[in-house]
Amino acid sequence: MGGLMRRPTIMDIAKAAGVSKGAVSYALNGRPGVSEETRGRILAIARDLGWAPSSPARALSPGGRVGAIGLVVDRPAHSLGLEPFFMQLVSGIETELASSGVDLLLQVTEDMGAEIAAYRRWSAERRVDGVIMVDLRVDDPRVRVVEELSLPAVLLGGPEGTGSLPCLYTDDAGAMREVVHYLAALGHRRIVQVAGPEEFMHTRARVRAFLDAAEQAGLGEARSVYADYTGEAGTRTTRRLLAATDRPTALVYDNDLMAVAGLGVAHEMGVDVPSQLSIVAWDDSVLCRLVRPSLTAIVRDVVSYGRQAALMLGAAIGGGAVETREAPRGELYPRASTGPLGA
Amino acid sequence: MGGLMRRPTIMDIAKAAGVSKGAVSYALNGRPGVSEETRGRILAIARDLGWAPSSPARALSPGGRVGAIGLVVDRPAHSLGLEPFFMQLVSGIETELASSGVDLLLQVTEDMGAEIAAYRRWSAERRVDGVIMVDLRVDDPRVRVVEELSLPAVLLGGPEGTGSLPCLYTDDAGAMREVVHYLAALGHRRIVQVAGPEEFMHTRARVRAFLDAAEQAGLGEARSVYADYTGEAGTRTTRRLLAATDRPTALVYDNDLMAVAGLGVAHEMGVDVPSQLSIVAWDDSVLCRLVRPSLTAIVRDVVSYGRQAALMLGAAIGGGAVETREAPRGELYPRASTGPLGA
DNA sequence: GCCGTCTGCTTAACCGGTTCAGTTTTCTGT
DNA sequence: ACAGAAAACTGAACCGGTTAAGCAGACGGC
Repeated sequence: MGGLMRRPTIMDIAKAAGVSKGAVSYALNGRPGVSEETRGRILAIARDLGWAPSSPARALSPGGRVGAIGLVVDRPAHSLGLEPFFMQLVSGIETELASSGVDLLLQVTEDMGAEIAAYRRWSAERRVDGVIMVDLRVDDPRVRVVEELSLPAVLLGGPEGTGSLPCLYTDDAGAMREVVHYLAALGHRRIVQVAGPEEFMHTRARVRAFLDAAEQAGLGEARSVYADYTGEAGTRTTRRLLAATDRPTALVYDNDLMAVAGLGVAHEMGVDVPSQLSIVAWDDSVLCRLVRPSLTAIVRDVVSYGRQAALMLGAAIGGGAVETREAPRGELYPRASTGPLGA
Repeated sequence: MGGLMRRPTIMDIAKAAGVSKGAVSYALNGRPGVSEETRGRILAIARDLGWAPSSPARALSPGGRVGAIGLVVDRPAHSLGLEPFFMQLVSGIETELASSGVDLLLQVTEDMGAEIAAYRRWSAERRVDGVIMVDLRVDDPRVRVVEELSLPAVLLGGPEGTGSLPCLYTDDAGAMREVVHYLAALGHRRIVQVAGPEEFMHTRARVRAFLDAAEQAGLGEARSVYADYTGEAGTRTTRRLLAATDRPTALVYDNDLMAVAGLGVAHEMGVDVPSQLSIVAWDDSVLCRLVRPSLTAIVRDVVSYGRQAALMLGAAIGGGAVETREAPRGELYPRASTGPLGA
């Protein structure tokens, strides 16, 4: 119990076992070059001493990994807390990382310049082995940057505009078609999508699918308006839409936060949900289940999505060629916020 | 342009400048030992080469820092997304870290055993220089562990039961008294607190303050019931409370998530808010502002709270003696969910 | 003219691992 | 019993920084 223990090194193990540093290294890494008997002895000593490899030392060796990956979330801090998507994603990423002892570096930035600076710094300072990037944009400059840095990366989004990077994408168009058909079947004719920021690829995909599906269903007046995912934008946009003379009878929101805000506005303006207005939220969350009426939503398994992404990034870091994959698309979960008009 | 560049090292700079490694190190770290002229030349070369210090190499040096701190969030993944508190905290921590180039490692765990294992691993593998711990518990085993590991740490909570660790705390009792007086002044006599998990220190403090303040205000029937911060618990508890013959006329929830769930239940049971029931949420969030009626809440500047914690941890890592500090307490923001009975 | 000090730099050790090139030991075959 | 190969292990270099110790030359004092 005497004094504060220096953390044990392989040299301590080597001395205790009466062998050289090299032998200990071979033993601990399960590599040939040491007899099974010696290996057993070394492992036992390492366990007794409570040894764990020093991550910096490992990383320093030629070809060494730092054992960490990075995730930058580029959203205004105040709107962030509300998006369960990210925390679930993080949680999914970590369940995958846990088995391999890899850590996650999280950074929250206010703009894409800062996000790119983070990648540059992480790469230059050798702080991560790779990164997961979300919210793929049109002509996304981040793609160029990580390619130039030759920083292993996996993109969430696509599958277009991803350069040489592997990506994990979902069929947002398919899910959106399901939503539109569902609303058309309920008898809605004037439907509007409150979309995310126009520069996001997934916004584009959803908008295109929304308008196409609406046209095919004969819903001539369908249109999309862009917003920025914040509650304020949801409030403002909804107020404007509902104040129009020919107000829509159904609204499809690109995130849960705006949908909840929209529900609040409808309530405030005396528009009953769902008898006078149907509401659909894109990503589901506890939030959608908690508010009254509960919100019909597109449900995705975000946790597996994150896990899958981490798995792909691990492969990319390992040096393998990783191919783009499609994750299961979201499905529509009808709840209390949608229904036929006047019901 | 030719081929992929190896990342530059101080050796490359030394060669280009015609000096030794050591001189370069002195120059780059602003230490004496080189002439101002040489220093300038070395800095210029470093800039041209796009040099950045290798974090693992730095950490390996005797007395070297790894330049990262850790935060473990120990909450079930599905309930997590909804608590803006954590993302705001992270955001605050990072604004402070950004200036010193320190990174944040985030881990989400499902139980405290895993949380403790994370601290042990981080310390053993030298992955962090220190940690910030949240949700201080009664007889918190984590305190012992980080003390034993001599891992620099800052606690959010307390100020009791923190052992030798510095902590950053808020006067929850004061804020709670404000809530009770406010409700009493509105004429409420039967009030109930839907508290967080009993094992949390801040739950204890709030419950004690709630009951004491209620008694002083002559609200004999006040009581607290424990819940676990999830929406489900909020729903279940509220349903039970409102079904009683002498149902409470005001409810104080320990987080925003349960408060929103409670609001939904009231709506469902035909209990009007605020004319028949007043609702107060502890931590404010976009959520409280979005739902209808908007929720009266205790507002704290969580971002500064995180920044302050990061600052203290930086000092602790630097070796200084850091003393426990009090952060500004939360304040009551009345909104639409509270009012006099029958109004 | 000589000693001492200060400046500006170099040399080399060190941090804790990995790995390659040898060297010694053990095993195998005939 | 002995050569040759394979297995077990050692020693040293290396990764990219930091830092203590050493050393050459300039400068000042007396």
